[in-house]
Amino acid sequence: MAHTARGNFGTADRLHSAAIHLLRRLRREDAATGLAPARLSALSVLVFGGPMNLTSLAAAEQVQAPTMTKVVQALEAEALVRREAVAGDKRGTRLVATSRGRRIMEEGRRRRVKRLAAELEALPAAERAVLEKAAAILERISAGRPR
Amino acid sequence: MAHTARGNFGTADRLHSAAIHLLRRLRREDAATGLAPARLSALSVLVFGGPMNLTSLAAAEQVQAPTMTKVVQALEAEALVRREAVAGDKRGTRLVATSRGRRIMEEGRRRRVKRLAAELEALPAAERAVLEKAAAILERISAGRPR
DNA sequence: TCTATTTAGTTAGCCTTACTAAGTAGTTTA
DNA sequence: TAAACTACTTAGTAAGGCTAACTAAATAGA
Repeated sequence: MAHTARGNFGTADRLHSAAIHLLRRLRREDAATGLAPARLSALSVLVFGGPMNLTSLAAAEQVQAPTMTKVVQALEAEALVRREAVAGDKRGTRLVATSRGRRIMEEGRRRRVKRLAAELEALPAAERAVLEKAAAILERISAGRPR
Repeated sequence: MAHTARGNFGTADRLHSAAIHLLRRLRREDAATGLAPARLSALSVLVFGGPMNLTSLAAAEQVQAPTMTKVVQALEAEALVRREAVAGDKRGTRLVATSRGRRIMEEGRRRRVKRLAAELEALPAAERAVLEKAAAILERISAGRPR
């Protein structure tokens, strides 16, 4: 029991470090998008999560609404996002990635993924299989604890 | 061959998403440290990577030296980091986490890890074992491609 | 119905964190 | 010993975070 708990802490700790180091490395590919980090991240939520209002986008990004107002204004100015009226509620806006926004986002993601894929290429098949399974498990956990 | 490459892209993509979602969730624990993100991150490098000079710390954090100057000044003002002279080179400083800095950092990491460990608790042992192996593989890749 | 509350978003003002350019001071090299 | 390089700081700007306070619209309640 104590043993199990200790084991989980060790695994959690290593997983935590591994995720930090992995993303820190891949993040360097983002400079090529020409977009600042917060804008890139917000855009990715719109591209991969679909259109949503400003409040939801702020929640997804774990920032306050005024912060997201500015980020969205910048994305609009670059024609990466547009606003649409919400039928039946004149307060809200529906934020939609433009085709230009989707293209830039997808190219950015491709760069990150390409780099990681190249790293995986060097691994034995059995290890790649372990990583594949791990990704599936982690996504299942995340899906169960949204936000 | 085409198949292998495609498989790696898929795995890379899922791993990438999994890491993003995992860290996004855990990051929320950091508010409890009372430290701004850049400061917390720089401090963690000093605590877990040991004393180093400002240039190395900036490189580890992927920022320019002037950025790190300000972060370190803030950490010094809060008595989380202190500077020591470098023997034989009067230009450099050796940055060392204070005991207060170490304590705050370790508590913060404990909070993150505790949360993740609790999530792992719900998994079957076989899945925890997969995650453990995955963490080890990823850390090995990172170690081979430092920074 | 009409008033009160809640919800969606913006504006204003502040701090933090990033950058580049340019400077100081110390060290190394030709 | 002059030139080049290294370590770091200062100055100025932009981006991205916050809270407080606001407008406007929708909803709930008396």
